[in-house]
This record gives sequence, structure tokens and C-alpha cells, in this order.
Amino acid sequence: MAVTIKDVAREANVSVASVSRALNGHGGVTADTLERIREVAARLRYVPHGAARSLITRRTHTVGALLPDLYGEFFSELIRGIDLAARAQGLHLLVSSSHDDAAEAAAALRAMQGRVDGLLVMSPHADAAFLRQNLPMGLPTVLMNTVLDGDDYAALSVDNHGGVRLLMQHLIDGGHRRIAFIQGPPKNRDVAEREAAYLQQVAEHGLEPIVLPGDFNEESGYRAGEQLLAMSSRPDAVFAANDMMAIGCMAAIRDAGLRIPDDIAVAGFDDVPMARYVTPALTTVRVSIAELGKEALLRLTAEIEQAEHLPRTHQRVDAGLVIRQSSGGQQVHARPRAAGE
Amino acid sequence: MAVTIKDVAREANVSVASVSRALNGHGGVTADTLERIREVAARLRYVPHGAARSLITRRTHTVGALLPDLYGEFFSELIRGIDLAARAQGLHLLVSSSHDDAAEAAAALRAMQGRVDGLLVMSPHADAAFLRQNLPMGLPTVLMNTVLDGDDYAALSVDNHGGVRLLMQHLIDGGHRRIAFIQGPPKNRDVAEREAAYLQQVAEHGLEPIVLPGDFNEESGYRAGEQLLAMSSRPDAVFAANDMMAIGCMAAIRDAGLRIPDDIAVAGFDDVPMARYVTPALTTVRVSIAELGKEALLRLTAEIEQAEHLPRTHQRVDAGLVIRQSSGGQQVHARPRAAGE
DNA sequence: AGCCGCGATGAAAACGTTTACGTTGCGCTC
DNA sequence: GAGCGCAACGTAAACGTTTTCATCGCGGCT
Repeated sequence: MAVTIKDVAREANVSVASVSRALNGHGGVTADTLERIREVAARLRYVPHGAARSLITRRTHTVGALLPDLYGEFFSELIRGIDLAARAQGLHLLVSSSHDDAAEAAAALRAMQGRVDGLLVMSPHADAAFLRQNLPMGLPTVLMNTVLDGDDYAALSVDNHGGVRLLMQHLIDGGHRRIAFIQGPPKNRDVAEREAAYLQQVAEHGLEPIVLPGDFNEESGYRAGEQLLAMSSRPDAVFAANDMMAIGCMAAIRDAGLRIPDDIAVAGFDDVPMARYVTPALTTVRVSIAELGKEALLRLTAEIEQAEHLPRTHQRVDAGLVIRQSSGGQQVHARPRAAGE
Repeated sequence: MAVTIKDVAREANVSVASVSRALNGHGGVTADTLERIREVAARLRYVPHGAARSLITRRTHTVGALLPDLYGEFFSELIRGIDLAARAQGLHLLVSSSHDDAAEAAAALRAMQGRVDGLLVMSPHADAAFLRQNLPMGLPTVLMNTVLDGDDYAALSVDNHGGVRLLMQHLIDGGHRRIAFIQGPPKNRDVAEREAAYLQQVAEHGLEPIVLPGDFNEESGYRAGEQLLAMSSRPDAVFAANDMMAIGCMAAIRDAGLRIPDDIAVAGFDDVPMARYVTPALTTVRVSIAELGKEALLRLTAEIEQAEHLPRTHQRVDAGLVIRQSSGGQQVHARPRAAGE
């Protein structure tokens, strides 16, 4: 059995209250007894019981993160950004992921009750109704890249529209006219935004939209590439909804004996680390996932600190263009991303 | 204020005990009252308070993971493996990372007390003395890739020795004789094991050891490559202690106008996803990090289940050879790793 | 009819903390 | 030297559960 505050109190000949005061630095103990209590606590290796403490203080110093998955660089970066910011605030991180269906996500949500001070949510199941139903009321929550109708919760998401605009402008400036788009999984909000932005750009410049199906995996990019090569009037550029599909598409183009970017330019979205290592290096839209996580956590802690509810802002994190050779950008030697980036 | 079990009891005209019994399915309630309690609980959106519950049940259904960092594919995969296995066992995951010094790691360790049922530890600061000092006694703990003297804790680590042996054998079979080794960060246990295995293999085959410094980053691999090319009698193969350095080294060789693998063969260690996308694709040692995490968690839950301590086994997870073009392996089209892998 | 057993229920203790409040003892001041 | 204030410390309540134990009511047995 673990050693409790009572054991320390008995051993130091004081009450539990004094032990608590001493160890938490609340004052009200003489320097002499403080020293004695400290000594006993260290000797007994006393460590306060987190659950008991947070039961009375109503603070867990922990935030929960509800994610759809953990696979791939996106989530890796997201968690890292969240964790870094959380650590800076002295918070712990309780992750919950891979809930396949809404019921499982609901269970995960409910299990968070009493274990976290706030919640970061990114989930395909998380519409406003779902959250209202399953979220313990009064728990500060921030949504990441998640659709919301109504402004019940604060939300952050990446500026897909701005990113696509930059990229399309770059391709058009490069003289490309027949620009194809490879879609992602249908219910994905980011995909929908990117496609809408693509269509808008195409329309604004009087171009013809060419849309191919995809599912975010490399293979679907390869298949899309094959379809695209078989078209009667071949596109001279491809924009894939994410980098992995762009890489798959590049493989298809290369396998067909065509050159990138001379015959067809290729671009992606995300700037996964791999993008700069493929040949030719991939032009893409850079969205700092880690920063998204960090900003979300900062927003959450702000909400936790304030007793009063803050206005439910919907904040966007910027996306930037990263030009590499796959779209005819100048040759640059691949450089590792700095650790803090 | 959140709704508690008392609110449900009052609303349903029963005692809190009955609510607890009903909601936990302990029986001892008539079907009638059970239904009534369920209805009230749902209507009030009652969710039991985790801290309060685990205070009395002494179970948190959470495991903690103490990691040195979260950056890069290694930790991403590790966390994913742990999370997947944890979820299968109905456990949550509390991660704590990036503790720069021992004091911070100690604080993190102590903060886990009362919030987790067991601990997964991978930390450079975690020697046996450190753990004995800071770990709340009686908390089941499993070490991952962490040096231990004495057998106080169960441990898992990757079979660096076996992996290196396979790789060296492959290079030697390919006719390579002057095989250089690029080191990693000095205090890293994996690095030490890989280097020791390299030296042993070199000695066994009567070859000359060639060791260059490195720090696991791509840049250090590039520098090592430059050094290696400047040597009077050039090596005909390089084995880097991890993939990123191997990739950096390949860049240096390519920049010098030499061909891989014809002039110099290159191999790495880890099989990061990127390894199959670089050109030429990188021969490497595959260690399933996710599996390491999974096995560690399984071992931990076993320890949690058993009241009695299990024997402190030191378990190895296998490493396998992945032959690609950088060592003269046959050309294979890069295929995405299956999601479950 | 009285008793026994049993299933349903409630009262209360327990988990390990923090903290409001009460008590003690001491050194001042008048 | 009595009263007062204040610092140090202890007592006990509180947090929200689970669980043990006692109580109650009721049907079946002798």
C-alpha cells in the first residue's frame, strides 16, 4: 500500500493539515516543523495522490485530447505541438484516439469527466449535437479542424482556402492552364474546403475544372495519376488534396515515362517531412500542424483560467506556400526541418 | 457545477447506493428502479467523476507513458503502438514528454501518482537509482529501451545486436569489405549497442573498423559522408546508426558525383517511412516500433492484473532486414506501409 | 401464527487530500 | 497582571464515488 499523508503526519508528529500546508508552501508552519515534515516526506517517499487531490481542488492539471487516429505525421505533429504547449503551462496530456464509431467516441468523451480540466477535440463524429449530448457540461472545450454549426465551442482550423489560393496562383503564374485536382475522403472537412477553394480559383481564372477521386492514401494518388494520363487532353498540372497522394501521382507519371515538372507539374498539401525528400521535391502548402495544436491548447487554457466564458472565436492558422522542383521551383538542397519548427 | 450521483439519486427517489449499483450493473436493483435510474441519469446527462471513482476503486484505467521527446517518427510510432494496445484493453493513455533534465523528469514521474495504474518509461535519465528514488513504490512499471542495472523492473528493448548482424552479413555477402559506421548521440543506449555489434561483426570477419561521429540528424550524416569521401582508402559501404543520417550521407555521396550503390553502398537503421521514398530506396533494419510499444503495454497490463510480481523479464523485440536499392537490392516499387503494420 | 430466508434498499464508512474554522500558547500593551 | 492579537497548529468537513453492513418487507415453511 502506498504511503499517504497520514503516514507522514504520524511520523512527523503533526496533523495532516500541517503536512499539507508545509508541502504546498502555504505558510503557517514554523521553519522548524517545515524542515521536519520535508525530511519525513522525503524519507518515506511520499507522493500526494493525484485523484484525491484533484477531487477536492477541482483541478487535474490535465487536458484531454480526443483524436480520430494517431497514424501518420499529421497527428504526430499535432500531439507534439499540444504536448509542448501543455508542458509549458504545467499541464499533462491525456490522449484518446482511434474511436471507430460514434459510440466509442462518446464513451471516450465521458471517460474524460473528472480527469481533465479541458478538452481538445478533433473528431469526424463531433458535430455540435454530438458534443452537446456527450460532453459533460461546463467542461471547457476547443475544437480543431472540426465542423461546427452554431458557436457553442471555440474552434481552430487551418486556412485551407488561403493555402489553395496561393498554390493555384503559383501554378497559374507558371503558365499552367489545365490543372487537375485529386480529392480526399468524402466526409473530410479539410478536403471539402480545399476542393471548394480549387473550384473557386478555377472559376475565377476561367479554367476548366478536372476532378479525380482519392482517399488520402498514396495508392489512390497513383490511380488518379493513371486516369489523368489516359485523358484525351492531358492536364499540365496536378494538385492533390494531400502530399501522399501527390507522391503516388508522381510515381504514376514517372512510370509512364513522363517528366516532372516539364510534362506535368505536381503539387500537394501538408508539407509532410517526406515531401522534400522525394525526387523531384514536392511543391506543397505548408500548414504548421504543431502550431495548430499549440494555438488550440493556448486557447483552451485561456478558457480554463477564465471562470467566465470567452467569446467563441473561430480562429484560423495560416498556410504558406512551399515551392520545390515538382512545380518547376528552383533546386534547393533538402534540409532537415529545425527541431523547434 | 457538474451533476453528481446525488442529483440523480434525489431525482429518482432512491439512495446514491442504488444509483451506483444500477449504473454499474451490480444487480440488486429491481428492473423497475433500474429503468427509472437509467432514465434520470440520461436525462440529467450524469457522468461519473473519474477522480472520485478511482479514489475508492484504486483503479484509474489509465497508464502513463514517460518519454524523452515526441518529435519524429520513432515516438509517433511508439505512441501509436501503445495507444492501440491500450485502447484494446480499455485503458487511457497519459503522456508526459520532453523533460529536459532529471529534475523535470522526476516531477513528471511524481505527478503520475494516483493518476495511473502503471507506467511505461523511456528516458535517458532513468537509471535504476533514479527510478527507485522517484517512482512511487508499488507502481507497476515497464522500461522501454532503457538501461537497467539490476532487475527491479521489467524491460523491453529492440534487438539491436541481431539487426546489425543481419545487415552486416548482407553487406559482406554483397562483396563489401571496407564498411564504415556512423555513430549516434554518445549517451544513447541503442547507439552503443549498434556500435558494439558493428565492431563485433567487423572483428569476426577480419575487417577494419571505420567509425565516424554523428548525432542522429541528417546533417551529421552529410558531414560524415564528406569525411568518408575524403579518406585515402575510401570505404565501399556505409552503415549509419539511423536512417536519417544514412539519408544525409547519401546526399553527400550524390553531391560528390558518385553512384549508390555501385560506388558506395549505404544502409541505415529504423526503417522510417521515408526510407522507401528516397532514391535510391534505403536498405535498413526494420524494427517495429509500434510493436515495441504494444508489447510493452501488454507486459504492463499483465503486471497490473497480477497482484503478485511477475519475474522481471528482459524481453527483446525482433529486428528484420529490409533490402532495397541503396545496397544493391532489387528494384521494388515503393508501397505504402499498411495502416495496421 | 411465528419464523426464516432472501432480495431490495438505505445509511454510513472509506478512499486521500485541502481548507475553513477553532484552539492553543505566546508576547505585547496598558 | 489581565486582556488582546497573532502565529502555529489541530479538528473536521468536504469532494464524489463504491461498498459493507444493517434494515425492511414479504413469501413460504412448519
